[in-house]
Amino acid sequence: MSMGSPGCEHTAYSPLYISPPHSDARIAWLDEADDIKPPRSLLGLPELSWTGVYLPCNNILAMEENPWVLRMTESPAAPPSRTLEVSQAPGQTQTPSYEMEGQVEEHCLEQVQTMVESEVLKDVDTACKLLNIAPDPLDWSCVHVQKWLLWTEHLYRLPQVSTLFQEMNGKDLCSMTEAEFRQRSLQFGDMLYANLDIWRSAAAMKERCPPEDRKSAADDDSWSDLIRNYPSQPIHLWQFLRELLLKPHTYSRCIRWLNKEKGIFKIEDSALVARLWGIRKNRPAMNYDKLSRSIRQYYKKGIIRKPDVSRRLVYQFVKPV
DNA sequence: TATAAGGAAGGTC
DNA sequence: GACCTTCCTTATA
Repeated sequence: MSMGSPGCEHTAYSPLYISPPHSDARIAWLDEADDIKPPRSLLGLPELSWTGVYLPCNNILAMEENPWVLRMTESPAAPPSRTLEVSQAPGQTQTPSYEMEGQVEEHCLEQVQTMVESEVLKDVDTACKLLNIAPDPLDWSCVHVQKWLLWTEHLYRLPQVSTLFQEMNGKDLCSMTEAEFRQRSLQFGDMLYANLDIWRSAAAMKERCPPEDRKSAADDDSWSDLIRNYPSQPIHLWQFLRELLLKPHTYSRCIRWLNKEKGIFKIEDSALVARLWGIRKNRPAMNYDKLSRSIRQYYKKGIIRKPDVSRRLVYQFVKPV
């Protein structure tokens, strides 16, 4: 892939990779479809041989929404044989020639790359919004570095690694080599280095591509527009909750819609939602008791209320999406 | 024990 | 003043 910074290859720990073809793509998909999760390599587990492109931003496989990727992977694992061309009679149309197949494959790979890059940018954008940090790690303060580390811990279910990088700003972090990351954390140094590399690559991509050229699905969302149009405003709790709800592939384990049309949602993991809110607001002591108090403040303001049939951890936006 | 509801005081912007 | 954050008491499942 061309998106890595010079000299920084995406290792097996990178959340971005294309796995080797599975003997049966459909079976491979079914193997994983019921339990969507970060790459096993990121969790220190052996690779499974499912076919597809993992998009860490949404915890999805590319083929889920892009059937053409599935078509591409359904071709035999072995490269096309040249014997077909040789055995054809002179003057006969070669359909398709090895060269043409190669071009098609190359085109498909380009499409995959473009799609993955787009998803990575969306992922970074979301994280930046939620954490209130700059996309470029070089611009991060010590506090931003800690936020990013806490975020990465949460995203990949790591043990506490943020304490290993205290008093470091973004420049310090970026100046570290992969070996230095491993020195700080033997088990997860590679992963953190690879993830940081992705952020740096994303920042480089952002510089190359003006934001107006990068339209995403979230651009159609009025709530995202609301937040994007007022970047200097501190994010409100209801906006934060909405952002989590709008990323169900990533956050459905901690918060999800029960009835999106009516704006009814359930907090599945109160401690985790509170922790995420605490990271976002830089309030390490945040807990669900305090977060729920803030939610209750919305009752009077008519932003959030309890549904008609009150249930524990279930709330309702007064104005649905 | 965890959650729900709301009062009160204080901090930050 | 708006919007939380923190602490508290009381009630409920």
